[in-house]
Amino acid sequence: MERREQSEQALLAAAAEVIAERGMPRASFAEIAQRAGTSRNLPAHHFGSKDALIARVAERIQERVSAATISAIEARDQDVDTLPALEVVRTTVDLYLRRFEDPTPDERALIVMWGATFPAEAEFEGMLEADRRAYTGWAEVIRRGQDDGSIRADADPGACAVVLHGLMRGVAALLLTEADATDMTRVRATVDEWITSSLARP
Amino acid sequence: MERREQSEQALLAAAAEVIAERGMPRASFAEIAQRAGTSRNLPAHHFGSKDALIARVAERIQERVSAATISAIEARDQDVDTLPALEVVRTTVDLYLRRFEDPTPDERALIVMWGATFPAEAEFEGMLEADRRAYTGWAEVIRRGQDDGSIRADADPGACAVVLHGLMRGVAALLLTEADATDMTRVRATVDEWITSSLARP
Amino acid sequence: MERREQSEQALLAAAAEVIAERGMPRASFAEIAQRAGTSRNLPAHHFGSKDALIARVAERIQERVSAATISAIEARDQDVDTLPALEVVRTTVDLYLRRFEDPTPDERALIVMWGATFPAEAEFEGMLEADRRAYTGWAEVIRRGQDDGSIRADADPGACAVVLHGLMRGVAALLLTEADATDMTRVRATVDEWITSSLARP
Amino acid sequence: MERREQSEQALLAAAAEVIAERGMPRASFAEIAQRAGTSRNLPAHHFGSKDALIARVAERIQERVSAATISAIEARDQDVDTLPALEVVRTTVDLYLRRFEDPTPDERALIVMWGATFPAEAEFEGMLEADRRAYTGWAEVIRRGQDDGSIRADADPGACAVVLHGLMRGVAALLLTEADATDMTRVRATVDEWITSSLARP
DNA sequence: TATGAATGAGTATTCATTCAT
DNA sequence: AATGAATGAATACTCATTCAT
Repeated sequence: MERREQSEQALLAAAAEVIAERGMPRASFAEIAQRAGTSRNLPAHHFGSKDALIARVAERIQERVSAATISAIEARDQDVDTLPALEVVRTTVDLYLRRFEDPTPDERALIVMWGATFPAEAEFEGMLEADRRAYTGWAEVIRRGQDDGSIRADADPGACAVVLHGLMRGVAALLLTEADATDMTRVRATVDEWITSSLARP
Repeated sequence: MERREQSEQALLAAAAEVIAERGMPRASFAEIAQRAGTSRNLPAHHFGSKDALIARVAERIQERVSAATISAIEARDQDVDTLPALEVVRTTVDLYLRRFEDPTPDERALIVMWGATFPAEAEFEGMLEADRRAYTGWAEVIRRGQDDGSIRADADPGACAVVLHGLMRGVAALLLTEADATDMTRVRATVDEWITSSLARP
Repeated sequence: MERREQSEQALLAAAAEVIAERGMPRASFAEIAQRAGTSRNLPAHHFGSKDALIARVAERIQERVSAATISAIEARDQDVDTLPALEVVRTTVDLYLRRFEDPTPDERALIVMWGATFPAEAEFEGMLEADRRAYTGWAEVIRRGQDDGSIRADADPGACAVVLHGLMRGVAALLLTEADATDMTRVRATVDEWITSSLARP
Repeated sequence: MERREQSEQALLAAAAEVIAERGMPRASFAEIAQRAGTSRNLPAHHFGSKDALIARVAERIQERVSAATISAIEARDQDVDTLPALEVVRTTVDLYLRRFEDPTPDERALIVMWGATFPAEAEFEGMLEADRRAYTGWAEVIRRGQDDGSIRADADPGACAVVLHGLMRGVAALLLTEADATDMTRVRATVDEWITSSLARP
């Protein structure tokens, strides 16, 4: 039991690494196994199929990234629940982008997997569901902000959630691909200004 | 000569289609050739290698999409040069997003190819250069807006350009993958509000 | 001991099922174990190797099928020994074919395993021995029939045994593969006529 | 064009050999290619899939075997059409069984492929169709024999066709697997007697 | 006795590329 | 300029078997 869990963690970590480097379709079982230090087809044996592995990786990465975000928020401000919702948005986005200044394989893999959902045929339900959860989560936060007075009342929560999510993902992707060419601090500051000026109650 | 040109156009169009559907790594010569109605290895013969084909497709798509945007702008407003820069930004973004309500293969392929640049190893210079051109272009427009007074003076043109580009790409990608679940009109309106409130001189 | 026996029976029954469905080379331990409701590699552990399992299955199936035939004969006619040999032949063949109107997994597996002996390399001694026992058995019955006067004297017992066995197996196989397309009752009647007209003393 | 045809013939011949030896599921592309003297995956490239190869092999073997039978008949008797139908049956069956005294790979493969249709899941339409054609062919011949007076009028053509086909296949299979143990000449003679006594007009 | 974990060999299939025409 | 044929590499997946408990 212990042994299996250990293998699984090693495989998932290796898979995230390889996906971050090579992209999903070129991430092979052989490479993942080699990097995890196991036999060549433990991945296939363990997960049954590539789809299953991918789904598991996506799940794990989302858990880890959101857990890390939550704990980072809590490390900053004592109580998330009493914080005005606008501050929650600003802090979360800032922490999110901050990760991409020096991303772990998990974080890079998250964006890479997002990019893999763009082709029309890509049926990659795990990832798309996570996106949807993110929207609805944001929409709810924005509504709460309208209640607590920190967010303007005339904002459309659903549409704002999509725009916010797209902004985060899009900017994060650019930070990855153009790491050298961008001044990350100023980008983060600009994103913060945009969010504030767009959402804050005037 | 004529015939060669004709083949090339057919192959490039077919390639964009296949890339939009399957993603770059799974777009095969055989499929492209079949869809272009040519012999199975005309693509290889014509372009020499898959990398060369992809570079050529990226080039063509960028040309076509930006040409379409320009002509759409001109169809709306007579003179781009006299328009306040903020209006140029707003109009361009609006037209851009509008395309993704019912995207052509070219437009979808553009996003798909962008997504393929996320993996660390992806050497896909053509695409990244296009991104850089887009930044510098936006930065320049913003500076012009600061000159003509339509854009607030304290905005950081470089950082704003990155955020703007990321926002466009990110939202466009979401529109593609979540076509059913989003109200595109309201998303576009929200984007417009965000840009205005963030960039307009107060 | 008891438990082992119980496992063995379950595994053998499951193996016959899987072999009947998939054929021998595609019948996997994993599938057999799953269908027997045991752990995935109990089959390997219990029988040692696939060859051993198959030999054991073949043995069991032959036992069961011939036992079922004998008991069916006895259920019909009180005393096999006093029956004219020709009647024994006719009745046995009729009962045999009757099974394949709605065959149990065992019965189907018997034919499937017979089919697996056709390739030249197939070393499947258990099955071939059973065939030989069947010949010699039939030859003996025919000789007895020549003694008791029910079977024509000029028949060649050895050759007739081969033909009879081939006829039974071949027709049974066709009944399996073409279950929908054949009128089983009329086929059985025809077989009976053939046997009678070929073997009965004129 | 010529080259392709040449490869195809070599591959099909090799495939028949390997199937005859190893059986269909264990006949691998690699082995076939090696025996045909081509690169390891010409078979896959040429036929597209194993199913396609198998179908093609089955088709070719049936053509060849039936063509050989027809030409052998014609070599014996001048005119097939004027021959009494019973004689056609007897001669065909005799020639058919005669092949299995020293079968070519094609002939052995035919039986092996028949055996591969026994498992319930085996969908091997090419083979089953050929069987059906064989029935209907035999049924027709038998009807013609009833017309020309050589075959008894009370025989059921459809059922007789099934029995005849099963007898041929079953006995041929036994001749293959028990080549050493059977006196082929006497078996053929016995089959001829059975057919005559069962079908001939009394 | 039985189970879960892991391995290595084998297999079909896909695909870019090269060769020959 | 273009096509058909052939190759070699890579890849996911299956499976019997072995190891450890």
